[in-house]
Amino acid sequence: MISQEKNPGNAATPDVPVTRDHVHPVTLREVAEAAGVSTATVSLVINKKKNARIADETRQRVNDAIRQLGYRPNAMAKNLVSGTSKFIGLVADGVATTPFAGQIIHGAQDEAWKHGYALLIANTEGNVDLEKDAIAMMLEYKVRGILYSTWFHRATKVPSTLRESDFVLVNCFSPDSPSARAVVPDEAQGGQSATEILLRGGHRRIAFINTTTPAPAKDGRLAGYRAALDAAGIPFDPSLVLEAYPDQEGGYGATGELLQLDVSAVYCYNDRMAMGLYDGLRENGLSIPDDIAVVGFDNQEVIAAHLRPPLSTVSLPHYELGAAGVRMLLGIEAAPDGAALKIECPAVERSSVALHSAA
Amino acid sequence: MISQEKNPGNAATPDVPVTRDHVHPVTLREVAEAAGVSTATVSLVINKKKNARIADETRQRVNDAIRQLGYRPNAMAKNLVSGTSKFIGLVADGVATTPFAGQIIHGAQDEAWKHGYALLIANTEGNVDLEKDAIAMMLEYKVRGILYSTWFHRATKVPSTLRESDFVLVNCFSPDSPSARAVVPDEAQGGQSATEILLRGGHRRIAFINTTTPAPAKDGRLAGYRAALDAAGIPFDPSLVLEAYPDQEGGYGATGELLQLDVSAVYCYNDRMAMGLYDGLRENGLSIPDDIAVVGFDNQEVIAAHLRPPLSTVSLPHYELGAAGVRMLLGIEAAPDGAALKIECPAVERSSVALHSAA
DNA sequence: ATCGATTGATCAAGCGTTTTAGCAAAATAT
DNA sequence: ATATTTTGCTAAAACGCTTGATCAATCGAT
Repeated sequence: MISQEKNPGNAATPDVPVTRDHVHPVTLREVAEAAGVSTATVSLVINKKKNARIADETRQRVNDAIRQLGYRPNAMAKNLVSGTSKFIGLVADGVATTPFAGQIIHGAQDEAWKHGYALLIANTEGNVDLEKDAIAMMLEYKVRGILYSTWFHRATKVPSTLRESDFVLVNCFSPDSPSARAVVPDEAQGGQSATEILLRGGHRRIAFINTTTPAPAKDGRLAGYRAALDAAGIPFDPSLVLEAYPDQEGGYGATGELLQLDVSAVYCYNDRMAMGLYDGLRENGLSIPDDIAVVGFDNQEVIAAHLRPPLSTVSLPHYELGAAGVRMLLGIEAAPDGAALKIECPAVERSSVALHSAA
Repeated sequence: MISQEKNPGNAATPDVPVTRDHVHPVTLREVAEAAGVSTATVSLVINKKKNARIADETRQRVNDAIRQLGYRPNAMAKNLVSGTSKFIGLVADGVATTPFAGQIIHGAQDEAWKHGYALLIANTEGNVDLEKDAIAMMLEYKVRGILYSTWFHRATKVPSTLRESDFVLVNCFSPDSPSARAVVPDEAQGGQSATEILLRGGHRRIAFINTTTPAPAKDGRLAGYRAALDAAGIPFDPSLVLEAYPDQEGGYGATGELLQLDVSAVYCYNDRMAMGLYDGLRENGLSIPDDIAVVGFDNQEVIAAHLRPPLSTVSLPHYELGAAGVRMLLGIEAAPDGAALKIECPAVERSSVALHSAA
């Protein structure tokens, strides 16, 4: 292989700054000595202080020394003197439990990064002791603030230690402390969007399979469904809303009842239910979207995008939730009304809905 | 509600340590003053130094002051003096891209935590500049070491800055620098376990739908398949291994070719392919597991556990990968042979395989 | 030549801890 | 009573960096 020829010369003395493993890290003072200046000077050129007067020649010499020695500033020392760290904490109750959490992390990461902050994360999997320790740790690192996030949209109790820091609730809210800042998905708008996909497909008689589990999503998504019907001038028919456990089995199990309803379209509480429903419908010889149109909710990629046919659904904006959380924390963005900030759930249309012209 | 009665007394003066928002954090010195001792003393009682001689009465006084003031040690200052931080960095190329990454984070988190370390994570989504910045950031925080992880098992180039720190590759390996420590899933063992599920089900003529994409997994899973057949005394028949793109569509598309093979069982390169294959098989009126048994690979929960019937598969040990990575980094665990440490892919049996007695 | 500005760089204090050496008082031994 | 040990605590240096105050040298203008 050619690549074996790649690194000619003496492997023991690379030309990269040496920084051998595990020697004491290079410090400011060493750079200063190497450049023949004071540490103050080095500090000034590193931070490119605008009103510092440094000769170009000196600046050059310092930069050379830095490169030569492979100097890396010690962020800890920096933070110590500045009094304020560049950390944002993120405590999550379920990074592992759900494919979604990653997106919250990702969004928070990107946004934090953008403002020069690093993310300190802790996954508690719902363990209260762990959570306390995690928050304590963050507090000790003097984080700028903490994002407290849950893996599904729900009410939560704000742990008391959390109040020792700035914080914002992400994907959750606290009925007990209405003053706590929070950012949540706009379930109602999402439900409305989901229903509108069907409405745009010409459907008038639309079932909604809601969840049996109480949650803000349950109420919100139903409210959205009703709002959409309302806006379309279709009277709400309670008999068209069923309930099932929000997973594949639930969706599958609801098939029978659904078929009694004589609807041309159905909006499922989530994608997993829709996935189960696909199976049920297929077993009954029904084809999607021609015999019946289906939309889901959550946009759980592995499912929605790859079902046959691909499922139209509504996206839970986890990335945005994380990003907006950071912005709120930093005071860049705020909820207009002092309540929770609601993030849009955008519709993503695929092919599980087709035009329904016949009555 | 009863809970409204919960917090009696004057809400403006809670009895919790006050630590009002955004005042200057309480420092050691303040505690010392409050307790009427020196900072040295406070430090000694906080860290419970074994050979420090402190009167019980004093100790008490200090602890009271700490509680009273709501003191939190400043981890930054601590690290500064100790010279070594309690951070472990985790750079991932795809927290968002995959539901798996969360597990690596989770495993690393738990293990790091166990040893008193906090996780500093950075998600690069494959962006090289971001990656360099992320590593630089970690270096500046003087992390104990860095876990460099990829979202699917593959060869990777070790970024040069990574060498400035201790590091271990997680879910990847570097052909260029064989000395780099690495921890990867044991694909061959996994492939063998997958095949053995089928073998145990009495199947002798087993197809393997491999991926078309080159990867360690492609070779490893095939090798495992062959090893299992070998061990069972079944000659390897190359015509029984097909190839398809490793997603639902690929699996669905492979149905036709598969049906020519006259096999009683099929082992798919991954769960997504199996999911597609389910659709294909069903369209052909075949039932799983009676007409044909199926196993997948990856144990992608949302899919495997909820397909109908639930899919037998083999688990990609992401949690363990993260945890083992941390252990390797800390020198607690090492690969026996100096090569990459291989983590077992455990079989998880569900109901997509049934006993096959007929020939 | 003389004086005030300007330029280039340094001094030193301070950020919040830990830790070693040391000191005074109390306890024990002689 | 004196010498020795033990006990309880503190002073102060150090960790790596930033920053306002200073200072010496050079420059421009009179």
